[in-house]
Amino acid sequence: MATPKVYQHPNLEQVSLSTAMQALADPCRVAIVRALFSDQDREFACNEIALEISKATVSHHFETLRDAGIILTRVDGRKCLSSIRRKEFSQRFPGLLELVLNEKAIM
Amino acid sequence: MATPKVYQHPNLEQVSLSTAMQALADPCRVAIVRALFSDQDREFACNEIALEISKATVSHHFETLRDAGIILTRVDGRKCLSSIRRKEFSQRFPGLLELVLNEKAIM
DNA sequence: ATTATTGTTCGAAGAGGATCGAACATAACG
DNA sequence: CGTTATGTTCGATCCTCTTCGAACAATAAT
Repeated sequence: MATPKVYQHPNLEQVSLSTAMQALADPCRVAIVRALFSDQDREFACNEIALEISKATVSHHFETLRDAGIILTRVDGRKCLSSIRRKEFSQRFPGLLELVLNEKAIM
Repeated sequence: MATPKVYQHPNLEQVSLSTAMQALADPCRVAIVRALFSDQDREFACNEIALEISKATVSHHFETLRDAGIILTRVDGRKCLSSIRRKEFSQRFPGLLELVLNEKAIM
């Protein structure tokens, strides 16, 4: 690539509820969301979140969360840092994030 | 069958959030939920809800909604009548049903 | 420059889910 | 009893999603 990677983020109004719910219906992605939410003032690199899956799969899950408007990712050197779009997402789908975070059993 | 069909309904506490969300992530099932919700005092037979899918598929969707604790089904003659378990479901997953019902675009 | 770090992309394998037609079961109605 | 109405179950097909290893790209560190 001559041009550096740029992450695209959807406008929350363009995200459908089913897209959001499908994104939050996977245990790995819920784990990611929980991790990001545990320290909302911090940005996390992909490999900072302990998951027992390959990095290819991690990359895929981050992309899914990004496309669902749940996380925001920016490039920082050779890392890519992600954080939750909490305010925007909660405004678009009130209570959804809370339902996921309050759920005790992680399936 | 010698014994008549009996529908099993889960205790809402046993239903996981992901089960509920997956059940509500299908456009056909959302259409069913909307129809049932439009007249909560009434019970609907499967074929009363206009859907452009075969009855085999309709039966499958009702089963999925039942297993997710969203609807209650009882036998009445040769029909089976279903209604929303609104109170229980809303208590278990506050706001989830509302999110689905308030969503304008049906995907 | 070479190497290590961090992610992405590609192709393939596997699981799960939506869908259907056909056959079956049950109940109601003559 | 034979027929009609209403769903269920079975088997098959199709499609999407998850997952992985391998190859690649970009940057940082040595």
